[in-house]
Amino acid sequence: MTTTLTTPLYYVNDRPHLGSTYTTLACDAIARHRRLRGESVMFITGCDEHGLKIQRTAEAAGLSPQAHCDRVSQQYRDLWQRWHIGNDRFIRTTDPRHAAIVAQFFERVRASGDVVEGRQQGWYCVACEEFKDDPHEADDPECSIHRKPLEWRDEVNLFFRLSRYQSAIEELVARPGFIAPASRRREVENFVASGLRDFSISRVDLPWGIAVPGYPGHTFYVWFDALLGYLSALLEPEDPADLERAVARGWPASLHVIGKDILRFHAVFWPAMLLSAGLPLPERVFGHGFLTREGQKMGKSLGNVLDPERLLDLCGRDAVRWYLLRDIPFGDDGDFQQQRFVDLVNNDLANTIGNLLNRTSSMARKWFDAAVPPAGDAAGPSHPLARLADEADARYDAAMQDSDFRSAAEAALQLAISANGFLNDQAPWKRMKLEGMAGAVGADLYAVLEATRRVAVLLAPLLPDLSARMLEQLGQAPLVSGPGDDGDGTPWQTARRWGRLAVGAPLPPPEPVMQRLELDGPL
RNA sequence: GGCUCGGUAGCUCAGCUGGUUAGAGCGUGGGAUUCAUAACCCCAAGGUCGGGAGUUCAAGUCUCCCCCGAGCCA
Repeated sequence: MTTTLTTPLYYVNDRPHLGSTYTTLACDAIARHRRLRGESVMFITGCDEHGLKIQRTAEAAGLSPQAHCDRVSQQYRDLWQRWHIGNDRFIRTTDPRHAAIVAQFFERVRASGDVVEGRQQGWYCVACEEFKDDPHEADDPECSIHRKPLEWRDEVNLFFRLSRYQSAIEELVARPGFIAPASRRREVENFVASGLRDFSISRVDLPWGIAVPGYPGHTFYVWFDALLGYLSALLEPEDPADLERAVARGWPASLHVIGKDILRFHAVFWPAMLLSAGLPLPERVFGHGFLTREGQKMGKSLGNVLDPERLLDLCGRDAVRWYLLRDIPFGDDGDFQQQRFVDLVNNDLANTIGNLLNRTSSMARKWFDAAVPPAGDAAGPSHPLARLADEADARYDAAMQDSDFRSAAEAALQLAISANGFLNDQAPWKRMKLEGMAGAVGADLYAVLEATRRVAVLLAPLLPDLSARMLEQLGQAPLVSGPGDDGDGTPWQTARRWGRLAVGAPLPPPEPVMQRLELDGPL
């Protein structure tokens, strides 16, 4: 049984920005978490490459649409690689197999009687790739989002009979958990309640799109073909372009992670299309919020865009992931504040977690032959830190269940804070000077090393790099995803038991696992 | 204009079905300490809980009105 989760297929209108990076990082954390829990995960991302907007952008750049798409989609691919995103698929809607899947899907929808010809008249925003509701008689209306003039269209298109799915969609939207976070459900409910109208799924005179079989001159509306990328993506490299096959590879998706702006497409239009084609529906659509920067919308006109590439170069994967996942409630809008970013990364990661490992490891090495000290009672489950670690686990699991990265991160962090406190209370550096206390000190250090290891284990989905460095520093083998071989939980789950550190195992010389951020100027 | 969310310490926010002196993190100030990445640990700082009215023995916590901000739909 495969767990399929997806990011949006990013529109290749421009180079990747921080918003798509955020979505993708969040999805990556979910994917990693599920893999560590032993699930077989199919993590899909990719690019949406059709449409008038792309065609025009390419023209403006003096490129063919295909060349433009090749270039931008490659930028996405490269960026995800640099961020160590563990996606299983990268689908492009210009993939030839995708066109075949779209054709097959369309045929099903048509066979259901859900495709009708109709006259589409109205004002169209190319940037949105959407018809607007401005009145016919409007003079030079412009898109309220893009502040660009709308274009008048009057053409005969194919329509999808969305209206037939009114009650089915109402029911779906009302289903608890289908739309997450719940705070966004009302918005969709209102939209559905206002009455679903058929929408056009084809365009005429738009060469840059997938041809509609049997309707010469028509190409598919981008949103119709783009969402189907989630299905095409399921095909294995050697698979034929067959819809049945794709479905068998991992449909339905268990989770679509998207930005809140495209919630409607995923929670209303898409399920209706799937129903029409006789395919099962995704379990959940999670619409996360948007990022602002120092309180302002990021945009070219303001010149305040945070470039993910630059962020990565200057700050590294762990820092950015931590800030985005730990500080912004997933689902809410978030504000990127540089000072806070630096404060949190330095406090949480370098000072609290990194330094905890550093100080403990160096004491153990100094007084216990560069190895894990004898545990004494500390390897038992009733040690205070063992209990705290279990509590952290419980809170962590509950949070991750809900894609609440912030609470999950806090649970891990809290364990590190407790361990630091414990260390200060016990003051091994003092006790070590007393006669006959080596045993007790060893046990204390063992417990703190264990707690630190548990922190690293919990961080694995959120901060895979830092987690790995911590484990290495603790002389532990890297965590492996997937099921265990002893029928006793996955390696990750096993690692979450207290007392796994082997007494006497050598500890490598400590090196800071997390550097403090010192930024000279604005990012 | 309709609907939906917010407006709580300098900043970011917790505060469930109303009930002891309104909490956390960051920042700030002070203390303690030396194992450690000038890190860790402890303590403090008084915010009319947007404004007003009301319900109640009792209201950030419920009702109404107003102001401000965001979003969705017109």
